[in-house]
Amino acid sequence: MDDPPRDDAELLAIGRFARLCRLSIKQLRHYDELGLLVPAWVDTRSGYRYYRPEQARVALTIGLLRSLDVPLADISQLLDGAPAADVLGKVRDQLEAELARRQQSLVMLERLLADGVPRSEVSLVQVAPRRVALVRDVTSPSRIGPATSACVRRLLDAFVAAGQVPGQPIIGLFPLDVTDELTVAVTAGADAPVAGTTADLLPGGTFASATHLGPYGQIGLTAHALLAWCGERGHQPQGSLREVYVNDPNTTPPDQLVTHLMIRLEDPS
Amino acid sequence: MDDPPRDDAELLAIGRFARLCRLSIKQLRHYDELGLLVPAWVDTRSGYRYYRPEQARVALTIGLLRSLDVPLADISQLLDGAPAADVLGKVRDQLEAELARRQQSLVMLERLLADGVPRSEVSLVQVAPRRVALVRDVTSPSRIGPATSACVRRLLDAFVAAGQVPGQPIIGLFPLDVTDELTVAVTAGADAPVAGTTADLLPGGTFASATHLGPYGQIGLTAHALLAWCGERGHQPQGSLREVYVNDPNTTPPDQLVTHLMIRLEDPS
DNA sequence: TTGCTCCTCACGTCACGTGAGGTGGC
DNA sequence: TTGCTCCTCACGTCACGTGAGGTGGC
Repeated sequence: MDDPPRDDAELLAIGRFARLCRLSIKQLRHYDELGLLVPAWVDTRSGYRYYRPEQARVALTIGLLRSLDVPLADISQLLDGAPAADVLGKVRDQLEAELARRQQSLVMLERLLADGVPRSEVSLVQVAPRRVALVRDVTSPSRIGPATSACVRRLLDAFVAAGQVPGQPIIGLFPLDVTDELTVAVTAGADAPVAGTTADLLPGGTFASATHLGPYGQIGLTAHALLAWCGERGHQPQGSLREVYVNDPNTTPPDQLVTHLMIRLEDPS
Repeated sequence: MDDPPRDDAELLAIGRFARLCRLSIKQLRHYDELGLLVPAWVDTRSGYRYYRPEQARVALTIGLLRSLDVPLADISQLLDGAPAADVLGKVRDQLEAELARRQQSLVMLERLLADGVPRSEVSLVQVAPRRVALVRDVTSPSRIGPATSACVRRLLDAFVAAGQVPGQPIIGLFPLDVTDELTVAVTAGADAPVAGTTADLLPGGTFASATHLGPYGQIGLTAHALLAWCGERGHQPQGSLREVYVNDPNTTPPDQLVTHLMIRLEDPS
Protein backbone atom coordinates (compact mmCIF):
# COMPACT_ATOMS: atom_id res chain seq x y z
CA MET A 1 0.00 0.00 0.00
CA ASP A 2 3.03 2.26 -0.26
CA ASP A 3 2.64 2.84 -3.97
CA PRO A 4 0.66 5.78 -5.17
CA PRO A 5 -2.45 4.85 -7.13
CA ARG A 6 -2.12 4.59 -10.93
CA ASP A 7 -3.89 7.79 -11.82
CA ASP A 8 -1.66 9.89 -9.60
CA ALA A 9 -1.78 12.68 -12.14
CA GLU A 10 -5.09 13.58 -10.50
CA LEU A 11 -3.76 13.66 -6.96
CA LEU A 12 -3.59 17.04 -5.24
CA ALA A 13 -1.23 18.01 -2.43
CA ILE A 14 -2.92 19.35 0.68
CA GLY A 15 -2.35 23.03 -0.17
CA ARG A 16 -4.06 22.93 -3.56
CA PHE A 17 -6.86 20.79 -2.19
CA ALA A 18 -7.35 23.20 0.71
CA ARG A 19 -7.70 26.16 -1.66
CA LEU A 20 -10.14 24.17 -3.79
CA CYS A 21 -12.34 23.45 -0.78
CA ARG A 22 -11.90 26.75 1.09
CA LEU A 23 -10.62 24.91 4.14
CA SER A 24 -7.39 25.49 6.04
CA ILE A 25 -4.54 22.99 5.84
CA LYS A 26 -4.85 22.59 9.57
CA GLN A 27 -8.53 21.70 9.23
CA LEU A 28 -7.77 19.03 6.64
CA ARG A 29 -5.09 17.51 8.85
CA HIS A 30 -7.52 17.56 11.75
CA TYR A 31 -10.24 15.83 9.72
CA ASP A 32 -7.67 13.23 8.67
CA GLU A 33 -6.75 12.51 12.29
CA LEU A 34 -10.42 12.09 13.15
CA GLY A 35 -10.96 9.79 10.18
CA LEU A 36 -13.57 12.23 8.88
CA LEU A 37 -11.88 12.87 5.55
CA VAL A 38 -8.88 10.63 4.88
CA PRO A 39 -6.52 11.53 2.02
CA ALA A 40 -6.71 9.23 -1.00
CA TRP A 41 -3.04 8.48 -0.57
CA VAL A 42 -0.32 9.25 1.98
CA ASP A 43 3.37 9.01 1.08
CA THR A 44 4.73 6.82 3.86
CA ARG A 45 8.26 8.21 3.75
CA SER A 46 7.48 11.95 3.63
CA GLY A 47 4.08 11.85 5.31
CA TYR A 48 2.69 14.04 2.51
CA ARG A 49 -1.10 13.81 2.15
CA TYR A 50 -2.62 13.61 -1.35
CA TYR A 51 -6.30 14.08 -2.17
CA ARG A 52 -8.44 13.25 -5.17
CA PRO A 53 -10.56 16.03 -6.75
CA GLU A 54 -13.74 14.02 -6.15
CA GLN A 55 -13.09 14.36 -2.42
CA ALA A 56 -13.83 18.08 -2.80
CA ARG A 57 -17.57 17.51 -2.47
CA VAL A 58 -17.27 15.88 0.93
CA ALA A 59 -14.75 18.49 2.02
CA LEU A 60 -17.06 21.32 1.00
CA THR A 61 -20.00 19.67 2.73
CA ILE A 62 -17.99 19.49 5.93
CA GLY A 63 -17.17 23.18 5.48
CA LEU A 64 -20.82 24.04 4.90
CA LEU A 65 -21.97 22.19 8.01
CA ARG A 66 -19.16 23.67 10.10
CA SER A 67 -20.21 27.15 8.97
CA LEU A 68 -23.57 26.32 10.57
CA ASP A 69 -21.74 25.25 13.76
CA VAL A 70 -22.66 21.59 13.37
CA PRO A 71 -20.17 19.71 15.61
CA LEU A 72 -17.64 17.42 13.94
CA ALA A 73 -19.05 14.44 15.84
CA ASP A 74 -22.43 14.98 14.18
CA ILE A 75 -20.88 15.55 10.76
CA SER A 76 -19.04 12.29 11.28
CA GLN A 77 -22.32 10.48 11.94
CA LEU A 78 -23.87 12.02 8.83
CA LEU A 79 -20.96 10.94 6.63
CA ASP A 80 -21.27 7.45 8.15
CA GLY A 81 -24.81 7.32 6.83
CA ALA A 82 -26.86 8.24 9.90
CA PRO A 83 -30.28 9.64 8.92
CA ALA A 84 -30.02 13.38 8.34
CA ALA A 85 -33.42 13.89 9.92
CA ASP A 86 -32.14 12.46 13.22
CA VAL A 87 -28.76 14.12 13.34
CA LEU A 88 -29.64 17.55 11.92
CA GLY A 89 -32.97 17.49 13.74
CA LYS A 90 -31.12 17.17 17.02
CA VAL A 91 -28.69 19.93 16.02
CA ARG A 92 -31.58 22.20 15.08
CA ASP A 93 -33.37 21.59 18.36
CA GLN A 94 -30.23 22.39 20.30
CA LEU A 95 -29.67 25.52 18.25
CA GLU A 96 -33.24 26.63 18.85
CA ALA A 97 -32.88 26.18 22.60
CA GLU A 98 -29.57 28.01 22.56
CA LEU A 99 -31.09 30.87 20.56
CA ALA A 100 -33.98 31.23 23.01
CA ARG A 101 -31.48 31.38 25.87
CA ARG A 102 -29.35 33.98 24.13
CA GLN A 103 -32.40 36.09 23.31
CA GLN A 104 -33.17 36.18 27.02
CA SER A 105 -29.56 37.11 27.76
CA LEU A 106 -29.83 39.98 25.31
CA VAL A 107 -32.96 41.31 27.00
CA MET A 108 -31.27 41.06 30.39
CA LEU A 109 -28.17 42.80 29.10
CA GLU A 110 -30.26 45.67 27.76
CA ARG A 111 -31.85 46.05 31.14
CA LEU A 112 -28.48 45.93 32.90
CA LEU A 113 -27.21 48.57 30.48
CA ALA A 114 -30.20 50.80 31.24
CA ASP A 115 -30.43 50.36 35.02
CA GLY A 116 -27.17 48.79 36.16
CA VAL A 117 -26.93 45.79 38.45
CA PRO A 118 -30.06 46.06 40.60
CA ARG A 119 -30.00 46.71 44.33
CA SER A 120 -33.63 46.20 45.31
CA GLU A 121 -34.94 47.06 48.75
CA VAL A 122 -35.18 44.00 50.91
CA SER A 123 -37.27 43.57 54.04
CA LEU A 124 -37.79 40.84 56.59
CA VAL A 125 -41.30 39.49 56.95
CA GLN A 126 -42.98 36.87 59.12
CA VAL A 127 -45.14 34.45 57.19
CA ALA A 128 -47.60 31.91 58.61
CA PRO A 129 -47.80 28.36 57.24
CA ARG A 130 -50.36 28.00 54.48
CA ARG A 131 -52.44 25.08 53.18
CA VAL A 132 -52.29 24.99 49.38
CA ALA A 133 -53.17 23.01 46.30
CA LEU A 134 -50.01 22.44 44.26
CA VAL A 135 -49.21 21.55 40.67
CA ARG A 136 -45.67 20.87 39.51
CA ASP A 137 -43.59 20.23 36.41
CA VAL A 138 -40.02 19.21 35.65
CA THR A 139 -38.35 21.41 33.04
CA SER A 140 -35.09 22.97 31.88
CA PRO A 141 -33.79 26.43 32.85
CA SER A 142 -34.68 27.87 29.45
CA ARG A 143 -38.31 26.76 29.69
CA ILE A 144 -39.10 28.06 33.15
CA GLY A 145 -41.42 30.73 31.80
CA PRO A 146 -43.68 28.52 29.66
CA ALA A 147 -43.58 25.69 32.23
CA THR A 148 -44.73 28.04 34.96
CA SER A 149 -47.64 29.49 33.00
CA ALA A 150 -48.67 25.97 32.02
CA CYS A 151 -48.73 25.05 35.72
CA VAL A 152 -50.83 28.09 36.54
CA ARG A 153 -53.34 27.10 33.89
CA ARG A 154 -53.51 23.51 35.09
CA LEU A 155 -53.96 24.70 38.65
CA LEU A 156 -56.79 27.10 37.87
CA ASP A 157 -58.50 24.55 35.63
CA ALA A 158 -58.41 22.05 38.48
CA PHE A 159 -60.12 24.53 40.79
CA VAL A 160 -62.81 25.23 38.18
CA ALA A 161 -63.37 21.53 37.54
CA ALA A 162 -63.68 20.92 41.28
CA GLY A 163 -66.09 23.82 41.68
CA GLN A 164 -63.78 25.48 44.19
CA VAL A 165 -62.29 28.97 44.39
CA PRO A 166 -58.49 29.35 44.60
CA GLY A 167 -57.18 31.29 47.60
CA GLN A 168 -55.21 34.35 46.56
CA PRO A 169 -52.42 34.95 45.85
CA ILE A 170 -50.90 32.42 43.48
CA ILE A 171 -47.36 31.53 44.57
CA GLY A 172 -44.65 29.88 42.47
CA LEU A 173 -41.85 27.79 43.97
CA PHE A 174 -38.44 27.50 42.32
CA PRO A 175 -35.29 25.68 43.41
CA LEU A 176 -32.32 27.86 44.31
CA ASP A 177 -29.77 25.50 42.80
CA VAL A 178 -29.36 25.92 39.08
CA THR A 179 -29.28 22.52 37.41
CA ASP A 180 -30.14 21.18 33.98
CA GLU A 181 -33.38 19.75 35.25
CA LEU A 182 -35.47 21.55 37.78
CA THR A 183 -38.90 21.29 39.31
CA VAL A 184 -41.20 24.29 39.25
CA ALA A 185 -44.40 24.32 41.29
CA VAL A 186 -47.38 26.65 41.45
CA THR A 187 -49.74 26.89 44.40
CA ALA A 188 -52.97 28.54 45.46
CA GLY A 189 -54.58 28.58 48.86
CA ALA A 190 -57.00 25.67 49.45
CA ASP A 191 -58.50 24.48 52.74
CA ALA A 192 -59.89 21.29 51.21
CA PRO A 193 -58.13 18.96 48.74
CA VAL A 194 -58.65 19.79 45.07
CA ALA A 195 -58.82 16.92 42.57
CA GLY A 196 -55.92 16.89 40.12
CA THR A 197 -53.63 18.78 42.50
CA THR A 198 -51.41 17.85 45.42
CA ALA A 199 -52.34 19.09 48.89
CA ASP A 200 -49.32 20.69 50.53
CA LEU A 201 -48.36 22.90 53.43
CA LEU A 202 -46.09 25.84 52.71
CA PRO A 203 -43.93 26.32 55.81
CA GLY A 204 -43.99 29.66 57.59
CA GLY A 205 -41.11 31.49 59.21
CA THR A 206 -38.91 34.49 58.62
CA PHE A 207 -38.51 35.49 55.00
CA ALA A 208 -36.39 37.99 53.17
CA SER A 209 -38.57 39.73 50.60
CA ALA A 210 -37.96 41.97 47.60
CA THR A 211 -40.41 43.29 45.04
CA HIS A 212 -39.88 42.89 41.33
CA LEU A 213 -41.51 45.37 38.98
CA GLY A 214 -41.59 44.36 35.35
CA PRO A 215 -41.74 41.34 33.06
CA TYR A 216 -41.34 37.86 34.49
CA GLY A 217 -38.37 37.25 32.20
CA GLN A 218 -36.34 39.68 34.28
CA ILE A 219 -37.17 38.30 37.69
CA GLY A 220 -33.63 36.89 37.74
CA LEU A 221 -32.27 40.39 38.32
CA THR A 222 -34.33 40.99 41.46
CA ALA A 223 -33.61 37.46 42.64
CA HIS A 224 -29.94 38.33 42.31
CA ALA A 225 -30.39 41.41 44.47
CA LEU A 226 -32.29 39.42 47.07
CA LEU A 227 -29.66 36.68 47.22
CA ALA A 228 -26.91 39.30 47.42
CA TRP A 229 -28.68 40.87 50.39
CA CYS A 230 -28.90 37.51 52.15
CA GLY A 231 -25.31 36.62 51.30
CA GLU A 232 -23.91 39.90 52.59
CA ARG A 233 -25.53 39.15 55.91
CA GLY A 234 -24.34 35.57 55.92
CA HIS A 235 -27.87 34.15 55.75
CA GLN A 236 -28.06 30.70 54.23
CA PRO A 237 -31.36 30.65 52.30
CA GLN A 238 -33.54 27.62 52.96
CA GLY A 239 -35.78 25.71 50.57
CA SER A 240 -37.03 27.31 47.43
CA LEU A 241 -37.53 30.79 46.07
CA ARG A 242 -41.15 31.93 46.29
CA GLU A 243 -42.70 34.20 43.71
CA VAL A 244 -45.92 35.86 44.84
CA TYR A 245 -47.84 36.99 41.77
CA VAL A 246 -49.72 40.15 42.64
CA ASN A 247 -51.28 40.78 39.22
CA ASP A 248 -52.84 38.76 36.45
CA PRO A 249 -50.40 38.78 33.50
CA ASN A 250 -53.37 38.43 31.14
CA THR A 251 -54.77 41.82 32.10
CA THR A 252 -51.64 43.67 33.23
CA PRO A 253 -48.96 44.97 30.82
CA PRO A 254 -45.58 43.26 31.44
CA ASP A 255 -43.92 46.49 32.55
CA GLN A 256 -46.41 46.91 35.39
CA LEU A 257 -46.36 43.36 36.75
CA VAL A 258 -45.61 43.23 40.46
CA THR A 259 -44.04 40.12 41.97
CA HIS A 260 -42.82 39.62 45.51
CA LEU A 261 -39.75 37.40 45.75
CA MET A 262 -39.26 35.65 49.04
CA ILE A 263 -36.68 33.36 50.57
CA ARG A 264 -36.93 31.66 53.91
CA LEU A 265 -34.00 32.25 56.22
CA GLU A 266 -32.63 29.67 58.62
CA ASP A 267 -34.26 29.63 62.04
CA PRO A 268 -32.29 31.54 64.65
CA SER A 269 -30.54 29.02 66.88
CA MET B 1 -0.04 39.35 56.94
CA ASP B 2 -0.14 35.72 58.05
CA ASP B 3 -2.54 36.36 60.88
CA PRO B 4 -6.24 36.09 60.26
CA PRO B 5 -8.11 39.37 60.59
CA ARG B 6 -9.61 40.17 64.00
CA ASP B 7 -13.22 39.51 63.14
CA ASP B 8 -12.50 36.02 61.91
CA ALA B 9 -15.76 34.80 63.35
CA GLU B 10 -17.30 36.19 60.17
CA LEU B 11 -14.97 34.37 57.81
CA LEU B 12 -16.45 31.60 55.68
CA ALA B 13 -14.55 28.64 54.26
CA ILE B 14 -14.85 28.21 50.50
CA GLY B 15 -17.55 25.54 50.64
CA ARG B 16 -20.01 27.57 52.69
CA PHE B 17 -19.28 30.68 50.65
CA ALA B 18 -19.81 28.75 47.41
CA ARG B 19 -23.23 27.55 48.57
CA LEU B 20 -24.12 31.08 49.62
CA CYS B 21 -23.28 32.44 46.18
CA ARG B 22 -24.47 29.50 44.06
CA LEU B 23 -21.01 29.14 42.54
CA SER B 24 -18.85 26.03 42.41
CA ILE B 25 -15.72 25.75 44.53
CA LYS B 26 -13.76 25.39 41.32
CA GLN B 27 -15.19 28.66 40.03
CA LEU B 28 -14.19 30.51 43.19
CA ARG B 29 -10.66 29.14 42.98
CA HIS B 30 -10.53 30.15 39.33
CA TYR B 31 -11.69 33.69 40.11
CA ASP B 32 -9.05 33.85 42.83
CA GLU B 33 -6.30 32.85 40.39
CA LEU B 34 -7.48 35.53 37.96
CA GLY B 35 -7.58 38.13 40.73
CA LEU B 36 -11.27 38.63 40.00
CA LEU B 37 -12.48 37.77 43.48
CA VAL B 38 -9.69 37.33 46.02
CA PRO B 39 -10.51 35.71 49.39
CA ALA B 40 -10.46 38.10 52.34
CA TRP B 41 -7.82 35.91 53.96
CA VAL B 42 -5.73 32.91 52.96
CA ASP B 43 -4.09 30.68 55.58
CA THR B 44 -0.52 30.55 54.37
CA ARG B 45 0.27 27.16 55.89
CA SER B 46 -2.83 25.24 54.79
CA GLY B 47 -3.69 27.30 51.72
CA TYR B 48 -7.31 27.46 52.92
CA ARG B 49 -9.28 30.34 51.40
CA TYR B 50 -11.62 32.34 53.66
CA TYR B 51 -14.25 34.78 52.43
CA ARG B 52 -16.23 37.53 54.10
CA PRO B 53 -20.04 37.54 53.76
CA GLU B 54 -19.94 40.99 52.16
CA GLN B 55 -18.04 39.45 49.26
CA ALA B 56 -21.23 37.56 48.36
CA ARG B 57 -22.59 40.50 46.39
CA VAL B 58 -19.61 40.62 44.05
CA ALA B 59 -19.64 36.84 43.77
CA LEU B 60 -23.32 36.82 42.85
CA THR B 61 -22.81 39.60 40.33
CA ILE B 62 -20.10 37.55 38.67
CA GLY B 63 -22.50 34.60 38.59
CA LEU B 64 -25.26 36.75 37.11
CA LEU B 65 -23.03 38.09 34.35
CA ARG B 66 -21.62 34.63 33.63
CA SER B 67 -25.17 33.31 33.26
CA LEU B 68 -25.51 35.87 30.46
CA ASP B 69 -22.27 34.56 28.91
CA VAL B 70 -20.35 37.76 29.64
CA PRO B 71 -16.65 36.73 29.40
CA LEU B 72 -14.55 36.86 32.57
CA ALA B 73 -12.23 39.41 30.96
CA ASP B 74 -15.15 41.82 30.57
CA ILE B 75 -16.42 41.13 34.07
CA SER B 76 -12.93 41.90 35.28
CA GLN B 77 -13.00 45.27 33.52
CA LEU B 78 -16.39 46.05 35.03
CA LEU B 79 -15.21 45.23 38.56
CA ASP B 80 -12.17 47.42 37.92
CA GLY B 81 -14.52 50.32 37.32
CA ALA B 82 -14.71 50.45 33.53
CA PRO B 83 -17.93 52.16 32.36
CA ALA B 84 -20.73 49.60 32.12
CA ALA B 85 -22.04 51.31 29.00
CA ASP B 86 -18.77 50.59 27.18
CA VAL B 87 -18.17 47.05 28.36
CA LEU B 88 -21.73 45.72 28.35
CA GLY B 89 -22.50 47.68 25.20
CA LYS B 90 -19.73 45.83 23.42
CA VAL B 91 -20.93 42.50 24.82
CA ARG B 92 -24.48 43.25 23.69
CA ASP B 93 -23.36 44.17 20.17
CA GLN B 94 -21.37 40.97 19.90
CA LEU B 95 -24.30 38.96 21.19
CA GLU B 96 -26.62 40.59 18.68
CA ALA B 97 -24.29 39.79 15.80
CA GLU B 98 -23.92 36.23 17.03
CA LEU B 99 -27.69 35.88 17.32
CA ALA B 100 -28.22 37.09 13.77
CA ARG B 101 -25.67 34.58 12.53
CA ARG B 102 -27.29 31.74 14.46
CA GLN B 103 -30.72 32.68 13.17
CA GLN B 104 -29.39 32.32 9.64
CA SER B 105 -27.82 28.98 10.57
CA LEU B 106 -31.18 27.82 11.84
CA VAL B 107 -32.91 28.76 8.59
CA MET B 108 -30.20 26.96 6.61
CA LEU B 109 -30.49 23.89 8.83
CA GLU B 110 -34.24 23.75 8.28
CA ARG B 111 -33.69 23.86 4.56
CA LEU B 112 -31.02 21.15 4.75
CA LEU B 113 -33.41 19.03 6.80
CA ALA B 114 -36.14 19.48 4.20
CA ASP B 115 -34.13 19.08 1.00
CA GLY B 116 -30.79 17.55 1.98
CA VAL B 117 -27.43 18.87 0.87
CA PRO B 118 -28.16 20.42 -2.52
CA ARG B 119 -26.79 19.09 -5.79
CA SER B 120 -27.77 21.75 -8.30
CA GLU B 121 -27.39 21.30 -12.03
CA VAL B 122 -24.27 23.02 -13.29
CA SER B 123 -23.53 24.05 -16.86
CA LEU B 124 -20.61 25.64 -18.64
CA VAL B 125 -21.27 28.96 -20.34
CA GLN B 126 -19.20 31.40 -22.38
CA VAL B 127 -19.52 35.00 -21.26
CA ALA B 128 -18.29 38.11 -23.09
CA PRO B 129 -16.52 40.93 -21.23
CA ARG B 130 -18.91 43.61 -20.07
CA ARG B 131 -18.53 47.32 -19.31
CA VAL B 132 -20.23 48.16 -16.02
CA ALA B 133 -20.77 50.80 -13.41
CA LEU B 134 -19.76 49.43 -10.00
CA VAL B 135 -20.46 50.29 -6.38
CA ARG B 136 -18.76 48.49 -3.52
CA ASP B 137 -18.77 48.18 0.25
CA VAL B 138 -16.60 46.51 2.88
CA THR B 139 -18.58 44.47 5.38
CA SER B 140 -18.61 41.40 7.59
CA PRO B 141 -19.92 37.94 6.63
CA SER B 142 -23.05 38.40 8.73
CA ARG B 143 -24.00 41.64 6.99
CA ILE B 144 -23.63 40.53 3.40
CA GLY B 145 -27.37 40.70 2.78
CA PRO B 146 -28.00 44.27 3.97
CA ALA B 147 -24.68 45.49 2.52
CA THR B 148 -25.59 44.12 -0.89
CA SER B 149 -29.05 45.65 -0.99
CA ALA B 150 -27.56 48.96 0.13
CA CYS B 151 -25.12 48.78 -2.80
CA VAL B 152 -27.95 48.04 -5.22
CA ARG B 153 -29.82 51.07 -3.99
CA ARG B 154 -26.78 53.33 -4.25
CA LEU B 155 -26.10 52.02 -7.75
CA LEU B 156 -29.62 52.60 -9.03
CA ASP B 157 -29.78 56.02 -7.39
CA ALA B 158 -26.56 56.98 -9.18
CA PHE B 159 -28.07 56.00 -12.53
CA VAL B 160 -31.20 58.01 -11.81
CA ALA B 161 -29.19 61.03 -10.72
CA ALA B 162 -27.08 60.79 -13.86
CA GLY B 163 -30.15 60.47 -16.06
CA GLN B 164 -28.94 57.14 -17.41
CA VAL B 165 -30.58 53.73 -17.63
CA PRO B 166 -28.81 50.73 -16.04
CA GLY B 167 -28.06 47.86 -18.39
CA GLN B 168 -29.74 44.65 -17.23
CA PRO B 169 -29.09 42.44 -15.39
CA ILE B 170 -27.68 43.61 -12.08
CA ILE B 171 -24.72 41.45 -11.05
CA GLY B 172 -23.20 41.10 -7.58
CA LEU B 173 -19.56 40.16 -7.00
CA PHE B 174 -18.45 38.33 -3.87
CA PRO B 175 -15.02 37.07 -2.81
CA LEU B 176 -14.62 33.29 -2.61
CA ASP B 177 -12.40 33.40 0.46
CA VAL B 178 -14.28 33.70 3.69
CA THR B 179 -12.65 36.29 5.90
CA ASP B 180 -13.80 38.59 8.68
CA GLU B 181 -13.82 41.54 6.35
CA LEU B 182 -14.92 41.22 2.77
CA THR B 183 -15.72 43.48 -0.14
CA VAL B 184 -19.05 43.13 -1.90
CA ALA B 185 -19.70 44.90 -5.20
CA VAL B 186 -22.79 45.43 -7.32
CA THR B 187 -22.71 46.26 -11.02
CA ALA B 188 -25.02 47.18 -13.87
CA GLY B 189 -24.21 47.51 -17.54
CA ALA B 190 -23.06 51.02 -18.55
CA ASP B 191 -21.37 52.10 -21.76
CA ALA B 192 -20.53 55.55 -20.44
CA PRO B 193 -19.23 56.44 -16.95
CA VAL B 194 -21.89 57.12 -14.31
CA ALA B 195 -21.16 59.72 -11.66
CA GLY B 196 -20.87 58.24 -8.15
CA THR B 197 -19.86 54.83 -9.47
CA THR B 198 -16.65 53.20 -10.64
CA ALA B 199 -16.31 52.24 -14.29
CA ASP B 200 -15.11 48.66 -14.55
CA LEU B 201 -14.77 45.83 -17.03
CA LEU B 202 -16.05 42.43 -15.98
CA PRO B 203 -13.80 39.87 -17.66
CA GLY B 204 -15.34 37.29 -19.99
CA GLY B 205 -14.38 33.63 -20.34
CA THR B 206 -15.68 30.22 -19.44
CA PHE B 207 -17.94 30.11 -16.42
CA ALA B 208 -19.55 27.35 -14.41
CA SER B 209 -23.13 28.35 -13.73
CA ALA B 210 -25.87 27.11 -11.39
CA THR B 211 -29.30 28.56 -10.75
CA HIS B 212 -30.56 29.32 -7.28
CA LEU B 213 -34.30 29.36 -6.68
CA GLY B 214 -35.40 30.94 -3.45
CA PRO B 215 -34.46 33.58 -0.89
CA TYR B 216 -31.08 35.30 -1.08
CA GLY B 217 -30.27 34.14 2.44
CA GLN B 218 -29.94 30.58 1.14
CA ILE B 219 -27.71 31.31 -1.83
CA GLY B 220 -24.89 29.75 0.17
CA LEU B 221 -26.37 26.30 -0.42
CA THR B 222 -26.33 26.63 -4.21
CA ALA B 223 -22.87 28.21 -4.05
CA HIS B 224 -21.78 25.12 -2.15
CA ALA B 225 -23.14 22.86 -4.91
CA LEU B 226 -21.43 24.94 -7.58
CA LEU B 227 -18.08 24.88 -5.79
CA ALA B 228 -18.42 21.14 -5.22
CA TRP B 229 -19.00 20.64 -8.96
CA CYS B 230 -15.87 22.65 -9.76
CA GLY B 231 -13.83 20.91 -7.09
CA GLU B 232 -14.80 17.43 -8.25
CA ARG B 233 -13.48 18.28 -11.67
CA GLY B 234 -10.33 19.84 -10.30
CA HIS B 235 -11.23 23.33 -11.54
CA GLN B 236 -9.61 26.12 -9.56
CA PRO B 237 -12.21 28.93 -9.52
CA GLN B 238 -10.86 32.34 -10.47
CA GLY B 239 -11.80 35.75 -9.14
CA SER B 240 -15.09 36.27 -7.43
CA LEU B 241 -18.47 34.62 -7.33
CA ARG B 242 -21.02 36.37 -9.55
CA GLU B 243 -24.67 36.56 -8.65
CA VAL B 244 -26.92 37.46 -11.57
CA TYR B 245 -30.20 38.80 -10.19
CA VAL B 246 -32.97 37.81 -12.58
CA ASN B 247 -35.87 39.29 -10.61
CA ASP B 248 -36.59 42.38 -8.60
CA PRO B 249 -36.82 41.34 -4.94
CA ASN B 250 -39.24 44.22 -4.35
CA THR B 251 -41.86 42.73 -6.60
CA THR B 252 -41.05 39.00 -6.44
CA PRO B 253 -41.78 36.81 -3.39
CA PRO B 254 -38.56 35.41 -1.86
CA ASP B 255 -39.46 31.80 -2.70
CA GLN B 256 -39.62 32.63 -6.40
CA LEU B 257 -36.43 34.66 -6.71
CA VAL B 258 -34.14 33.34 -9.44
CA THR B 259 -30.40 33.97 -9.22
CA HIS B 260 -27.68 32.61 -11.47
CA LEU B 261 -24.45 31.86 -9.67
CA MET B 262 -21.34 31.91 -11.82
CA ILE B 263 -17.67 31.26 -11.28
CA ARG B 264 -14.96 31.79 -13.86
CA LEU B 265 -12.78 28.78 -14.51
CA GLU B 266 -9.09 28.98 -15.28
CA ASP B 267 -8.25 29.40 -18.95
CA PRO B 268 -7.31 26.10 -20.62
CA SER B 269 -3.55 26.05 -21.11
C1' DT C 1 -9.82 9.92 66.39
C1' DT C 2 -13.11 9.77 62.57
C1' DG C 3 -14.90 12.02 58.66
C1' DC C 4 -15.44 16.00 56.24
C1' DT C 5 -13.38 19.86 53.95
C1' DC C 6 -9.93 21.75 51.60
C1' DC C 7 -5.48 21.79 49.07
C1' DT C 8 -2.56 21.43 44.60
C1' DC C 9 -1.44 19.31 40.43
C1' DA C 10 -2.78 17.32 35.98
C1' DC C 11 -5.74 16.24 32.35
C1' DG C 12 -9.97 16.81 29.39
C1' DT C 13 -13.21 19.77 26.73
C1' DC C 14 -13.76 21.63 21.16
C1' DA C 15 -11.90 22.73 16.81
C1' DC C 16 -8.70 24.32 15.41
C1' DG C 17 -4.63 28.74 15.00
C1' DT C 18 0.06 29.74 15.60
C1' DG C 19 4.63 29.19 15.77
C1' DA C 20 9.18 26.17 16.07
C1' DG C 21 12.24 23.44 13.88
C1' DG C 22 13.04 20.41 10.30
C1' DT C 23 12.62 17.88 5.73
C1' DG C 24 10.69 16.62 1.02
C1' DG C 25 9.45 17.79 -3.92
C1' DC C 26 9.93 19.95 -8.34
C1' DT D 1 20.10 24.66 -6.29
C1' DT D 2 16.73 27.87 -4.51
C1' DG D 3 12.42 28.46 -2.53
C1' DC D 4 8.15 26.68 -1.66
C1' DT D 5 5.42 23.15 0.40
C1' DC D 6 4.70 19.97 3.63
C1' DC D 7 5.74 17.40 7.94
C1' DT D 8 5.32 16.61 13.21
C1' DC D 9 5.35 18.21 17.76
C1' DA D 10 3.90 21.52 21.29
C1' DC D 11 1.33 25.13 23.15
C1' DG D 12 -2.67 28.35 23.45
C1' DT D 13 -7.72 29.26 23.42
C1' DC D 14 -12.05 29.62 27.40
C1' DA D 15 -13.99 28.59 31.77
C1' DC D 16 -14.16 25.57 34.14
C1' DG D 17 -15.34 19.84 35.47
C1' DT D 18 -13.34 15.72 37.04
C1' DG D 19 -10.48 12.85 39.26
C1' DA D 20 -5.87 11.62 41.92
C1' DG D 21 -3.44 11.81 45.89
C1' DG D 22 -2.66 14.11 49.98
C1' DT D 23 -3.33 17.12 54.20
C1' DG D 24 -5.73 20.43 57.48
C1' DG D 25 -9.60 21.59 60.76
C1' DC D 26 -13.02 20.75 64.25
